[in-house]
Amino acid sequence: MTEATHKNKFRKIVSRRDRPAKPPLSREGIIDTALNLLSSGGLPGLSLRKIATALDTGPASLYVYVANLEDLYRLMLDRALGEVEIPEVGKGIWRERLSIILTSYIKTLLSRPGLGRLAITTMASGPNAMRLMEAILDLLREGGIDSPRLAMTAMDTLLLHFSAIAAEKDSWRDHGSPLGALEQALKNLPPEDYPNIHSLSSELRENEFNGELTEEDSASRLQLDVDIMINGILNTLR
Amino acid sequence: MTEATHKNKFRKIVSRRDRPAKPPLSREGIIDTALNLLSSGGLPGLSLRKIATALDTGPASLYVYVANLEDLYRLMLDRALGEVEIPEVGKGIWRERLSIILTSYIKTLLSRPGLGRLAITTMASGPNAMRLMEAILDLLREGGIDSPRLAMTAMDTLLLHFSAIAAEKDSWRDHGSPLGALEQALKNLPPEDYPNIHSLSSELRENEFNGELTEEDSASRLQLDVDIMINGILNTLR
DNA sequence: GTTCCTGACGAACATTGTTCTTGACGAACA
DNA sequence: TGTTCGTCAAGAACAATGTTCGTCAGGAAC
Repeated sequence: MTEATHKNKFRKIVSRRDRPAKPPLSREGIIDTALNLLSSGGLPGLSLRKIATALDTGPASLYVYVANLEDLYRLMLDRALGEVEIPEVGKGIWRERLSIILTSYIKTLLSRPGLGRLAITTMASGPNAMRLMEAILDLLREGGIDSPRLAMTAMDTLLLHFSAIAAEKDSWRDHGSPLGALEQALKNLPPEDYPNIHSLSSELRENEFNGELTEEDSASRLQLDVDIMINGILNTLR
Repeated sequence: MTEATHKNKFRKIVSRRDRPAKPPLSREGIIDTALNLLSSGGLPGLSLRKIATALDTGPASLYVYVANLEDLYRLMLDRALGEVEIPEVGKGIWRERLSIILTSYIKTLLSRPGLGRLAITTMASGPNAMRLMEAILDLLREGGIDSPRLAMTAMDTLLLHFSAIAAEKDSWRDHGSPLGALEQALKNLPPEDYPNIHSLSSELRENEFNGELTEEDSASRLQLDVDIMINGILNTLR
């Protein structure tokens, strides 16, 4: 028995004693711990090696269950999309049902840092993403968008837009609020060449806008975005 | 004179003979070559070290003019935004002017691969970005969005949305068309659980949709997106 | 009881961004 | 003219990344 063998057996026993609940390895387990790491550290805190370390193994072991880092991204996103609330068909007004889906969609993307950026860069093609698309297409048809081609356009626009909002807020989490950078930029620039931005900036400073937005502000802004998109689609495509 | 000194002098002379037109080093030059690399290789083909190699120097030398890779990203984005066409004030209908700006904005982002993703992840705060925001705010005010707060919301929504479209097309450039992945996903999934997607997919296959979109298809789709957004904003915020 | 295949993993490789330190060159000054 | 000094270029190094290769144990199948 070589020394390496000995070391290996010893390691295995120790690790299993440390974490007896952990399954040896599985695709689901990898996705789970990856999402956990995403919750705690965001997208910059996520890497194949950290996932492997959290699973008490090496990076190469993951490639049995996952083709790629991007493949893993897709799986993570689709897994997360399973949390999106989809009202049952025919219950209530179609527009409110669509609003519920979209609100739940963006809230899901915002539930973990980095998910928004994931939704923008990788496109989900798993079963949960399909169910989401299917539901939206159905509601749009019910809302009067008869042409399937236009319905697809509308659905694409909707999902893209709210993914983008989530991705933008993700950026804010990493690089700080945009207002701060905007103020900074305004200070270093000729102030009177940009009257609209300037007045807007000072008007924002006069109000209670010192720093963060309140919860209800954020909610009403979200509802505003939902209304903008649905109204735009209805008034243009129908 | 040591050998190292000799080697250095020799190297410098050779490099200057090879590329006599290149300035020694400058922030503008760095941005230029970075944008050139972006044009040829996209965002994955861009790295500090490749930029340095293209400038015939080492990676450390760039840090004199650029604080960060992200700083460089911001500079690149703002430089690119200088190409956005902004019609002069008071000329023609405001809505058409806004449409021109938005169309030019997305065309600029699409002119080089990777710019779309840049526009989503980093927020531009340079002079060109400010000029763009200023123009949009002005047009929205002219269009009847009186409250500066709502105007900011609308501007943010507009820029975000078209950045997202560009970012999505960037993704397509890297990972192939979305329809292909969608077809693939449909094949591996229960076909009758998703009637809308299925009928849409087959309807798309029946038409001339075998692969790429034509130029005019893409243009009309873009115009559709512009109309959706402006209509949505007008019908919701005004 | 032997064979073979799958899954785990150590090691290594090619890149990446960033920092440290040294060194040269030119301007300013004595 | 000779010295000093500050700025910029650049080599080397570091930590961390994704991915691949070869090996090897362990169990299933014959």
